[in-house]
Amino acid sequence: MQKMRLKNAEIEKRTHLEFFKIALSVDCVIFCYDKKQLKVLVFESDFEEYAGMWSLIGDLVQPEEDLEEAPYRILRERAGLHDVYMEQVHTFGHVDRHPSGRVITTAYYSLVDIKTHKLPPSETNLHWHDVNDIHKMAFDHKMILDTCLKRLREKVLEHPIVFNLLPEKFSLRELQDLYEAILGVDLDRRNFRKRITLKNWLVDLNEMEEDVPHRPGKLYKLKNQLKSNGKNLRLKPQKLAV
Amino acid sequence: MQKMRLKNAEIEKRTHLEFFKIALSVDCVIFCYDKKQLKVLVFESDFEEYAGMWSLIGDLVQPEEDLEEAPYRILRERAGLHDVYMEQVHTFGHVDRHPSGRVITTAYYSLVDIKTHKLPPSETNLHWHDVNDIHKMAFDHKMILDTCLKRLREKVLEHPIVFNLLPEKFSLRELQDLYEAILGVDLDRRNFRKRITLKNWLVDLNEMEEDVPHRPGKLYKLKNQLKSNGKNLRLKPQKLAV
DNA sequence: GCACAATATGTACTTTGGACACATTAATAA
DNA sequence: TTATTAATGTGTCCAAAGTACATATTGTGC
Repeated sequence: MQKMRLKNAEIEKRTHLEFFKIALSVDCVIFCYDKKQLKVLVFESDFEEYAGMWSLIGDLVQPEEDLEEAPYRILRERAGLHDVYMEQVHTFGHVDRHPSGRVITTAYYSLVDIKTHKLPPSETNLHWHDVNDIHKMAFDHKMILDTCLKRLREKVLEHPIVFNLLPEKFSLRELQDLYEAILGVDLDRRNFRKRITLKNWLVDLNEMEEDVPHRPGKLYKLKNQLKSNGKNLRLKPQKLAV
Repeated sequence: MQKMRLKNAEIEKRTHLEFFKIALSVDCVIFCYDKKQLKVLVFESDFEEYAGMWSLIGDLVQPEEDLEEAPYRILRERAGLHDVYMEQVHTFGHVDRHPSGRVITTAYYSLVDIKTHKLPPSETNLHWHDVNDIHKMAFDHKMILDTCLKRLREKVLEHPIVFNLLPEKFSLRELQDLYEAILGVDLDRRNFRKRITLKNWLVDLNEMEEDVPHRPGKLYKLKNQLKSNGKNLRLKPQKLAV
């Protein structure tokens, strides 16, 4: 037992022998909200074993690149996305998860507004896909997607992050539709409005919706001090549940 | 932009060139509860740059070892710990976080009962240290500890995991002391008992404390079906907070 | 047996969440 | 112009959970 243990001091001696042989990648679960559906950005894998299957966007972490920088670079390079909400979720490291060798991957999810963050026209293979209608994926990407979706559902209950999926101005109806799409449940309109009011997240813009085929609703925006980009924002001292 | 991107299909060609040069380690934040303090298992680093500073227990992930297996192996080998609660928290990957090269690390925390999980006498350099009295640590281990502690504090509010830090049988007073130690707050005894009763986590053993220098309290244990070892256990359909 | 210290329990108030009904507004069609 | 329609906007009642707070009880130890 003792001989198996690698002391820190021994790492240098064994550099580039058995241990420095792992590749680290980042996979990005990029959510958007469109047509009352929560969608995720995927493309058809060009990897031999998984040709034609949906794949998340990812890349290897560069040798001189901080881990947490990589997902931002990938979003820039692959999807032309800047200034997005981003959160690390989990690292997946089964020995055989990648056919090419030992590639472990750290999963991040991000939230983008499809209206202000248009995909570059050159990237024609990118595709927004309904999260409820995606079953088989390349590699272990389905598990990665499910893990990120689960984390997202937990997070939106207590933190004002869904606004990253909406335009600056939105109606309460749009906000409720979004919550329903993320959580996969129907919410009572009156209670939803009461709770949102109680959370004190929104500013009434005193403007109305336009070009809607029904009575226009009032427009709101997120309070400025609640705007976040992935840093954990604590709204109020957390209740003691125990 | 396009030329910088590494397609999945290209990974093989570049194997062992620029990318498969990273080492992956696991660092374990092992919590226990003793003398009304939340403690973490550390040892004095034998690493040159950090000699004498407190270090978390960790090791490199073996070439043929699943990532999630590594923390269990490390607990077995380094601390003689078996069957412990374990949860992955975060992966730290700053380029210069390790002096020996590109070593990224995935942090796990675990919860052990110090009474049933005794440290092996051979490991004399291991040390249980009060989490509130540990400031400088080797590498980025202080940040890792803080991140795990934050996660623990969030988790115990909704999930019955603190029982992994207690013996099989415990009094409500011990349980409250434990919550106070983890959360760093004082709790009202009457309200605490009410909420714990409401959660319906406990079984009244109809036994009393013994050998206490005051009136003995009743003993309880966790309901069998709530015993967990790191798998996420959902107690009931989560309330919709929005 | 008496003081002490910790256990055990209950009540009133407040806050939050959930079920539910009705009036109002603007677009649209008759 | 008017009636219809479909969505917005608001309020009430009740249940559940959280918080503040007081008193009786039991065993220890002097």
